Amino acid sequence: MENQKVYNAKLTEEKWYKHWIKKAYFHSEPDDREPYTIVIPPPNVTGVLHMGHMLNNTIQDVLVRRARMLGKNACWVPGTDHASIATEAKVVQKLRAEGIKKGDLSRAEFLQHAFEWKDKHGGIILEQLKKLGCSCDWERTSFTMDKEYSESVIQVFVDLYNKGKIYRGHRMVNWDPEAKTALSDEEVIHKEVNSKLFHLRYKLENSHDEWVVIATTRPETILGDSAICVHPDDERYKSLIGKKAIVPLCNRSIPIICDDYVDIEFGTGCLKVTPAHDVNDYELGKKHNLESIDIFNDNGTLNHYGLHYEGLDRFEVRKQIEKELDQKGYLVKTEDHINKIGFSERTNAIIEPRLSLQWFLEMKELSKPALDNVLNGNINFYPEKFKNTYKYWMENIKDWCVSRQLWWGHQIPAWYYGSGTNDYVVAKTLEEAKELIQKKTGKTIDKKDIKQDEDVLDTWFSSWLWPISVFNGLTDKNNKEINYYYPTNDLVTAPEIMFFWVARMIIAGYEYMGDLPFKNVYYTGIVRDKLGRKMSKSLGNSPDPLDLIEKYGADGVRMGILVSSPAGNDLPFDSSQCEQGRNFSNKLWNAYRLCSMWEVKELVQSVASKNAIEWFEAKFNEQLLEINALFDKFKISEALMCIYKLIWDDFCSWYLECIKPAYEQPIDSLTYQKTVDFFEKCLQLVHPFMPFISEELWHLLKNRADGDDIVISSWPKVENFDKQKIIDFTIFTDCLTHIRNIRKEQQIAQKVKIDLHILAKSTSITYLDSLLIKMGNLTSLNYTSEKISKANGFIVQSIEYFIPFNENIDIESEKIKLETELEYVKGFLASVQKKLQNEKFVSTAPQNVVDMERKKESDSLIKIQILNEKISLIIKESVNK
RNA sequence: GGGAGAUUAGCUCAGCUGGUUUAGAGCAUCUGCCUUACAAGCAGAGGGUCGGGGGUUCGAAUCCCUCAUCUCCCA
Repeated sequence: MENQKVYNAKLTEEKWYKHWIKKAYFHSEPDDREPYTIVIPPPNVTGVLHMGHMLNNTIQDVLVRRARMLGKNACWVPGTDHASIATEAKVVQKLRAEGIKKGDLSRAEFLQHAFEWKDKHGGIILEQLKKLGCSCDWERTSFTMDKEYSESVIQVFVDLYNKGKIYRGHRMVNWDPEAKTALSDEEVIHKEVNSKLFHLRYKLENSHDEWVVIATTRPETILGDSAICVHPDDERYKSLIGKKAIVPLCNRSIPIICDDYVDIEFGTGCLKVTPAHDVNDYELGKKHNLESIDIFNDNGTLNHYGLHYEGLDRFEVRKQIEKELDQKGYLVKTEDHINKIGFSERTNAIIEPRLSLQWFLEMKELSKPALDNVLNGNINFYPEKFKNTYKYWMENIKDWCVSRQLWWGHQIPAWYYGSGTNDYVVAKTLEEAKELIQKKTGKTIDKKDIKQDEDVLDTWFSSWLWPISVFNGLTDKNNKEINYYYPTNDLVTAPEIMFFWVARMIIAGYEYMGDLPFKNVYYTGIVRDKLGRKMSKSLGNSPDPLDLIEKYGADGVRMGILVSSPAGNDLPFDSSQCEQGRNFSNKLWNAYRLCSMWEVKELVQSVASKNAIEWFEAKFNEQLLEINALFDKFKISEALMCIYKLIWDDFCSWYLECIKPAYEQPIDSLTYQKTVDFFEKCLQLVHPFMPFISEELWHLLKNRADGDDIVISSWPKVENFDKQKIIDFTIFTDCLTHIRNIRKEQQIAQKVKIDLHILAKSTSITYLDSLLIKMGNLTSLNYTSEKISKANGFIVQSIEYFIPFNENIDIESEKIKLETELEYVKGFLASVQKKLQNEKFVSTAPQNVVDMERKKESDSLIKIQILNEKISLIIKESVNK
């Protein structure tokens, strides 16, 4: 391995992960250091690693690893979420494949299957995170249905009920007929679809041939109609108000009412009102005291109100009823129409608005501190723009429907003892329930006659406690761990779940801990493919993260995914980015190879090496200062780019080339030691991003004592540095670039030594001359007081440099080059002088700005003079020729 | 329909408390190089009237107005 030209990631990654685990570097216990805590957004227990997880967890790992190196007690708590709907759907599907129907199983039997499934598949994603290098404290792995965690969920439900925040009520909910459960608004995806608008005519009661035409997209729901509604100001229909119409097919008589909710412009201006099947109609129904006729079964088929369509699916009915209405003369016309329809996020079934009895949590008051503390900056959002969305949502927050008609999850601790609407109590256990019932009714009810609510709680009702309950902060109040780790520091998540999860965690934090759950929330973007589509399993447009790791190494993938993903921005992913990451690994690897090949001897250090060291020392500290500042602002991508350039450009391309001994020559020990020090520091900066290769090289670079590992080493400290050294060095690099260009233009090979002459001036910097001689491959560097006519020249900082012509010089192209430059400087001068000639600028602008412009002016004038002289010299030359 | 955000080089983005050059970076592109760490490389180069228009100002990518396009959130 050591001599290979190309770095082999696979060989090192597994080795070091094992080592870190063996040393328990990722395990945290409370101590007297400052804690740094992140709780992972628990991935869905059914999930496998996708690109979104890669992005999200790489960022967390970068933050955690850096915090660890900063000497904090870093604790990253991993875990998974039981994901009621998704998991139950998977288990049902699996059982169905085995010929078992959910309906044939008891609740207990079903749960046993579900737990078996979870034990088998539930940990996959966590194992994948290890491949990515995530430094989670695996001993703290949590699951939202762990025993103690579950207790805390139930405890919170009971507590909120006792505080009067939880109530049971009839509500129009988003019903998923496939999963047979209610969904929260956030779990419904609205999509535009092409549909039809049906114009149907209803006969007026007691009339011969008077009709009223309504427009609807859902003709099958006419069987549940309770009224027809028109706008009070609509002249067309004023005479109808108060009359009655006959619903086609079922021949029910319904009133014609008026309400300004109706949109006069839409359809015919006549609205049929079906309170049981439309949210707005429901509100109208309540207002006008209309009957609610529910025509559906819970699976989306029609019930007995559906007449001869009973038992048929709602969409099948739509097709058939259209025909029947047409045949019987009720269908006036149909037109194409685009409308928005809600789909279940989990099953993709079309949502049916349905009236049902659910449990709700009152949010208004509960959410107040959560809104205030984000607005006042106690909790920071990165990027800040998400505050707006958050604010809007929190100010318009609605009560949270927390019940789900499923088995997999936390069963609602409500206990029923009779058939009356109030014949229930809420208690943690059956035992307590029995006591409560006794208190409430004065009667003793046998345990077997007490029935627990069949439904479970919304998964988010457990994950909103995540930052508290992973430390058992509710079941074991004020325990050592919750006191130490809470509030956590940073949360890294997707903006999509700002309301599902982030907002609710903040609410729970203030309600139960009296404090924020985390200080910073970093929102990642969505990983998209080249076409801008969200990467998803169903589209099949996502690369398998493990394949990517296999191909580019975990380090390469981590770098690839972070190199262009500023906070909150979507990440158009292309595997070529991982290539860049892999190439960077290789660069580091080869830099190491170079250093490892040198023979170290006790020699006198060259001036060139000394200068290079002084420069890099300053440069490193300047950049470190910048990198730290970027981290503080959560500009992770930019910090990475800064490190990338520091290592590739400054360390490898400049520093190493400057100190590199000639072929097969030894290096002096002083320079070597310094180089190893610099290399170490560079590796430390990359470590959070590329943990594996940095650890590998850390050990190859030096023999290390047991426990001297980069993962727990200290992040370099910024030391005082000499800015002038950095400025001076750019003069040297500018000169060298000019020399290289001249070599290229004149086709002088790098191997051929050349002479360089400098027109001596008091401002010349001479201390970098030996570097210039070495890197420019110069025979000599001469200071002259005369311009050299037969030479290629260049100007750096108003100092003239000359490289005498060799035989075959292209004078014409040299002249063009000079003239182009002259033109540019003249243009520049003009723009500067325009400012300076403006009296208002000179009198109003700050002094330093004016001074700067004056300096620009004088510099340009000097440069123009030099260029003019050069051009006339060249013209003289060409004439002489 | 209501709200938020965006529009800077082929792509992804910095720059936005107005003034350090006639706007920067990475990737991609082009031109030389298989130079003894690295062709997964080295050395160079080209590329943008900062979405359009108007305004404020001595000065605008940066502030204001307007139009256009896109994205997201809510209904």
